[in-house]
Amino acid sequence: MSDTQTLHAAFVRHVDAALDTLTVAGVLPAGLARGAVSVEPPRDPAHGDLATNAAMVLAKPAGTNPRALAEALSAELAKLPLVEGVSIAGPGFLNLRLSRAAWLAELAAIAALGDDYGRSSMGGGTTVNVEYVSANPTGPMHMGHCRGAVVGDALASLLEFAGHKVIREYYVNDAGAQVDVLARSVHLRYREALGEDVGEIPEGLYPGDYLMPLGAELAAEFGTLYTAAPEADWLILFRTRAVAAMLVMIRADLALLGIRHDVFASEAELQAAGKPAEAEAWLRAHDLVYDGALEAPKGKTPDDWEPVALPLFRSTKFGDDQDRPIRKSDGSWTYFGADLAYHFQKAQSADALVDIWGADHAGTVKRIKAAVAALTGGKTPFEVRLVQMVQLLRAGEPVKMSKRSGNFVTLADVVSEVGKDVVRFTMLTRKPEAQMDFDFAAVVEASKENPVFYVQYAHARICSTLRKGAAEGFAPDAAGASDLGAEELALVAFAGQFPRVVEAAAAAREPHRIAFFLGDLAAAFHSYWNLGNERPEKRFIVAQDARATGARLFLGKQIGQVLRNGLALLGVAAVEEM
RNA sequence: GCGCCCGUAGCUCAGCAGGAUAGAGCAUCAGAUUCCUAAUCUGGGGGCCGUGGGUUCGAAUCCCGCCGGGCGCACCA
Repeated sequence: MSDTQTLHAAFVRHVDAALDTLTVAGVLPAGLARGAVSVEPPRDPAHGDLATNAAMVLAKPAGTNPRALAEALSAELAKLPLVEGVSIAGPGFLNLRLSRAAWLAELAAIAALGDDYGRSSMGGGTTVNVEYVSANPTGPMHMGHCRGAVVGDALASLLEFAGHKVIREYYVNDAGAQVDVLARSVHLRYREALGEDVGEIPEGLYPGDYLMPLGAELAAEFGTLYTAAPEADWLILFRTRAVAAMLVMIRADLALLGIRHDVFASEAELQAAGKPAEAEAWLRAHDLVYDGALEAPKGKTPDDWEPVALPLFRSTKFGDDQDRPIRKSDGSWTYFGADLAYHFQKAQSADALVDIWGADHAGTVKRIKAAVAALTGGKTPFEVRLVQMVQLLRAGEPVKMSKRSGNFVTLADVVSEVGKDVVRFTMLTRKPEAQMDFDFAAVVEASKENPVFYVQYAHARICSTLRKGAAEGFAPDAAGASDLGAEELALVAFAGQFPRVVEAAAAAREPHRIAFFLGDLAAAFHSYWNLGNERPEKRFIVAQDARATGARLFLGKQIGQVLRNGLALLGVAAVEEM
């Protein structure tokens, strides 16, 4: 990265420096927290190009009134070279009007930074482990997994762009009862492949056809060796092979969405390495695990409930409703018992942890946060981002999905139907904590209307214009940029918000903000483009004016660059032709 | 019963760590293509921001109650 500075970064520093000056001058007391100070464009462009609320948020803690502080601050900011005017508005907003040079500098910054335009050092190079998907390795990915997968992947890219090192991780739950069920289901398919009539798949096993190829493979490899053998002889073998096969499938499904993980962490390996036992010993030594009786479940108490002594983690000390067992009465680890050790392990190689979970696991957030806080001494920030359920509809009718019944819409089906970009963009155009409906039929039918194409079209249009320009002998050229008019500079100003949006989205862990920004930027571009309909002198290519044409193409190229950078964060293709 | 999430235009949703007159797409109505891709643009109509209180210079945004919807409340994963 060069040391080219964006307008956003520059003005954040300028306001900060002006506040320093006022502090030295005694207008402001020392040590004032500035976290609430914002520097951003006002909603109404008539108010100016940039606004800061500094005077309003600092007046109270400084023991002065907003207007007086605004006066003092405005005198400082008025000295800046790119500032043409400062006005105080409303209760104490400071509105800055910037010179043309400011926007021309931003345009040059986009060109200079290229793919790095918008990249931020906000993260300070700290490592964030983002765990997402982590679907049980018992079958192909279905649409229920899709949203978390896309949101997690986009968030990981966003955090990377915002200056973090990112580890993309998938936790493979290959140690629970569900993988034994998987092994038994495969065993049945294995016998079937050897000619046995297995009839209906019994209740409680996975019925999906997707296990048949593995059954056939095992049949070819082992013949009848395990057909009548006791389960103990083949369970581990079949389980290992089945999990491996499912992971191959899952990776292929994720690849369809352009998703890849750096680490696939195995729960079974974690247990084999004794990590949960280590964690238990440590927790016991710190009186955070004790042997106690588990309370009856709240709400519905089962008839056969009887209290048993289990090793319990004191999650109530951290705000949970009850203490949680880390091992079952047979001594094996509960999901939670292994999971806390897993999170402790992740914390060894990262400065912060982010988990993307489905909302159906919301009830377990408190205990795992409690465990991480305890095991890391509160030193490793850990957040769980819940992604709400996607209600799958087909022509308005809810589709009941259950992997157990084999009735589910696979991710692969949807991707092949509407395409990766539509799926990703759709999942990223609402905030993750809001429920969403995904009507399969409607999305297929309306895929041509999908907003993703609006953004992609803007990019393609720019590429097409550059191609056309090249064909007529015009190349993007910054030389004439200083002649660009108000409309062009307004477009630059809009695109110039990208760095600020990236930082805000990363800080809030909300990749959907990038999607909305791109929609708005594309709209600004399309709108500008259409100026050329009525005003031919506003077209990108004006044959008789090489200087203006070069400048416009330069402008277009940079807008395209910003669109491309944003789409890259979302994992959506920036197509050059449509 | 308890916990978490959501409630903004007819529909689907934004609203940027409280900020200036609440926005977009779809739908609807009226317009714009001898012109670089109309997969586009311009304009109109459409809102007690679920509801009642509170906090303050200022609330769709923060806090509390209520109503409505979703998810969860295991030694499951």
